[in-house]
Amino acid sequence: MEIAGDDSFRIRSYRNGASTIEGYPERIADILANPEAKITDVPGIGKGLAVVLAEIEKTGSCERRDELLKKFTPAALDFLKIQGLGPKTIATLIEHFQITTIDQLEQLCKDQKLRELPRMGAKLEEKVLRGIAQLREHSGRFLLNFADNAAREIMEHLRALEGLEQIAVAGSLRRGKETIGDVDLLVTGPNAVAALERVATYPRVHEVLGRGANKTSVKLGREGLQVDVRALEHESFGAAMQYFTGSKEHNIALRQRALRLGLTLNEYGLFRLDDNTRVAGETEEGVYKALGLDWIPPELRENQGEIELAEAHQLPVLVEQRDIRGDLHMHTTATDGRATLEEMAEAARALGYEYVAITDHSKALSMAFGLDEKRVTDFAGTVRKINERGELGIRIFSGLECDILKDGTMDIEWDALAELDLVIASVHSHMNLEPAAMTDRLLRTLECPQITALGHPTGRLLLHRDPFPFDFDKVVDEAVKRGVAMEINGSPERLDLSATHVRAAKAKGAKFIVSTDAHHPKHLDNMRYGILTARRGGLVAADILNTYATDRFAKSLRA
DNA sequence: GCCGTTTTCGGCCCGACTGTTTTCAGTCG
Repeated sequence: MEIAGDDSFRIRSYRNGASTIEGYPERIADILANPEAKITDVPGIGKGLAVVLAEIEKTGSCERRDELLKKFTPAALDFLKIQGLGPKTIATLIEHFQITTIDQLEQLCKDQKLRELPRMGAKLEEKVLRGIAQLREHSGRFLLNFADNAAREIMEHLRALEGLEQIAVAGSLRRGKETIGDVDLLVTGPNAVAALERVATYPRVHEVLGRGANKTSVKLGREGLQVDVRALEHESFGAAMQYFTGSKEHNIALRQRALRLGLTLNEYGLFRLDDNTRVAGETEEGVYKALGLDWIPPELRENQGEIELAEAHQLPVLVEQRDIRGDLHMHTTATDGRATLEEMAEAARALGYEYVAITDHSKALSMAFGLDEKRVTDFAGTVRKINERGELGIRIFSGLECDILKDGTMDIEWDALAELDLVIASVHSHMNLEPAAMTDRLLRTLECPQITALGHPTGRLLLHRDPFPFDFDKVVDEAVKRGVAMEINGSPERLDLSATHVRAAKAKGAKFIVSTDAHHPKHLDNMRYGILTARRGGLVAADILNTYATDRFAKSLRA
């Protein structure tokens, strides 16, 4: 609709509606099917979208969408993913050159044809070429939560089958990697082979790539995420879990170790080289134990020193989700969140948290109606009253996600920040500074004594935008010196810091917060991805401020 | 296309940057 030049307010209505539905607790199909319920009672859904929703429910698409895809080629949606290329330019390009693929667009840029059109020039051609390269580099991979949800969906489908003992996730999804290429599921039990049949019948399977005696491969949904399901003997389950969880580097190191011990390791078990007798394989623990190792958490299996630690019985006791006592980064309807402070607090309480910090945006994010000094001060006062009355059943910390301006100064005066319990400082603009300038900017930010943590410190958006470059070591050193924590932002689009950065920062003595950046109560569940990232980075509970009990945490803020 | 005690029309979020121009359209967040 943007490419077609539709009314921008109508487009916004569609966006709002989509976003509402995405976070809506009930299934839209159920509401439509229920004669007692009215779909237009869902906020943001009026007469027009009600019709569209009914159409989608019935046919899987709607007329307007089909028309647009016909007129502008389905590839137009891919063009929109190219950074720096927006709907207007795309419309012009399609109109003038009748392009229908990214390859054709690339050729146009290489042939310097874009500059023939008004307001387009060499810079744009270069930008588009860069954007295409980046898109290609990331294509074929999926966000962790997307793969996670797909795996849950398929496992649910398989659970209906009788005679299955285990249905388990292996592969990079089990290791909690930030992006996933394909999903590996392992199935055991007397009826395991039937699971290979059943997965191919799942409605959202678009294509069956292969179906053999041990394995079925399918492509799931329009996005084409590949899911491999393997049927295994009970006695091989542990070995298969080990083998298919990887990483490749970890497995190579393990197999080398096995050989040194006169053993051979494969996906069926651990066997003695001389007489082929089975030493282990039913459980993963058994495999590791027979290799003289403690069981290694999947998140650490990258051959980055974890095998040596396991041998010396010195593996860290990695942080677990139940160690987390509160979520420290979330937004409400005061800015761009979808729920009120009370709703977010209640959702956090329901998760068993002891405390929660509300951190709306600051005024530089005007599109989000960010808070100015007055609203910050008022908010801090409101939270003090809420806590005095204790009515929400959970301790609220007043916070702010304060924008870091281009020169590194804070978007909000220090006096106002001092009214708050905690401040997360984040970069949301000017991400293309030279590395030295970005480093100076962040160092200047750290001079502000009110800052609790640096929010999503590298600014990356997975599959979409690379981290902005700066001297990470220098900034972490300064943060450690000033007692500023680094955020592990658990939003699956970010996972920022990355596990690698976490590891590096921990080595420098950094403290962390793990938070969700939730804009909706259900986003609080993304803590799980933040924790996976923390674990991949080797963190223990003591490294993370929001594992502290309320009083200790509150004290750490004043220190 | 949605919404509403300012209610059935008229408003709906906006500043900054880039690259192209010579005053501004397009993109981003």
